[in-house]
Amino acid sequence: MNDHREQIAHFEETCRAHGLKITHQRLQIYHVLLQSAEHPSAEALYKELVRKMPTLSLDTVYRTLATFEELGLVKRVETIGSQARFEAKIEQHHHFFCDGCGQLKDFIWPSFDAMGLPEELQEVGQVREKNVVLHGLCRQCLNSERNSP
Amino acid sequence: MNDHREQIAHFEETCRAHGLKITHQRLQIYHVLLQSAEHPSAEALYKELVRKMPTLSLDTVYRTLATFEELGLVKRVETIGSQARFEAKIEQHHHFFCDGCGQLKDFIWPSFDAMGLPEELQEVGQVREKNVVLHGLCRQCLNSERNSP
DNA sequence: TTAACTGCAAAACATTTGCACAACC
DNA sequence: GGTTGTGCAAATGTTTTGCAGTTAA
Repeated sequence: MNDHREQIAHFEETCRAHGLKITHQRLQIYHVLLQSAEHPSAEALYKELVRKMPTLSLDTVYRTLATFEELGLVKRVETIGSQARFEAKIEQHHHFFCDGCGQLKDFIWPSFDAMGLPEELQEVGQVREKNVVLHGLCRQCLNSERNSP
Repeated sequence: MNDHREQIAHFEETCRAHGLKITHQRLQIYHVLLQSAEHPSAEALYKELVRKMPTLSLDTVYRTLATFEELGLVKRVETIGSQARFEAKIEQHHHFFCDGCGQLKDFIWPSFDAMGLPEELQEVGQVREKNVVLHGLCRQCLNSERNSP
């Protein structure tokens, strides 16, 4: 049970600081992103939200996500899929991607975070972010594979 | 000077094993992917190849890449961009992504490869691949930023 | 010869943009 | 009140597909 009060406050402050209006749509989109562990696509967010806000349009979701990304309120997740996916999480974490169902799960790995990078990278450039991406099969997909091979 | 003779042989063998024809288009597309360090998109490959093969079509490039991916001859690279990018490399390696110019560089990190994963992941599922993705600015972008801030 | 492949054109899918009305400050 | 945001519709960009002629085996 996490109500994300702090993040909502930070969101409102960030909007004000940039002269952006705190609209119902923006609040709701940010709210769903905070609640969700699913790293939803723009379309998934739209489908979720349009049930409560029937006049919402998909392009508003796209525009809002682009705005949030610029403000650093959400991040676009690296994927090999055709649809972009987003998350509102701020803490350092990593991703496990299930190749069976497309599910994306977060995990933390403090001992990796503490590791230094290989020296050869100094020549390549300056690193701002360092993340691990795992691919494999989640529990559910492993089970259904066993049942119907 | 690497002529990738072995990989070409493996490519031809894989095609034969699956009853696929070794066409000029497939050979050339695979060849450019082997040579390239740029992780090109379908469009980039097309632009490169159409100069020597004026009748080549973009959809053939897409179809060929999809086929190669199924055969495990090429991999789709994880990105946040709108175009998919591909690589033919087989050895274990990782990616540095320049947020300035979109360039993608490979690097190796044997001590990371040797590391075990956090235990909590056993519950999540079975891991097949484990990669690091770095984001930052490459040398060139750092320099041009310094010159025109 | 014959099954597989390519190029063309058109469709499908994901995302962005121009404009007029609506909502926030 | 004035600026910013939204919804609509249409445009753009990326990838996929159906079909008929072409090519490798």
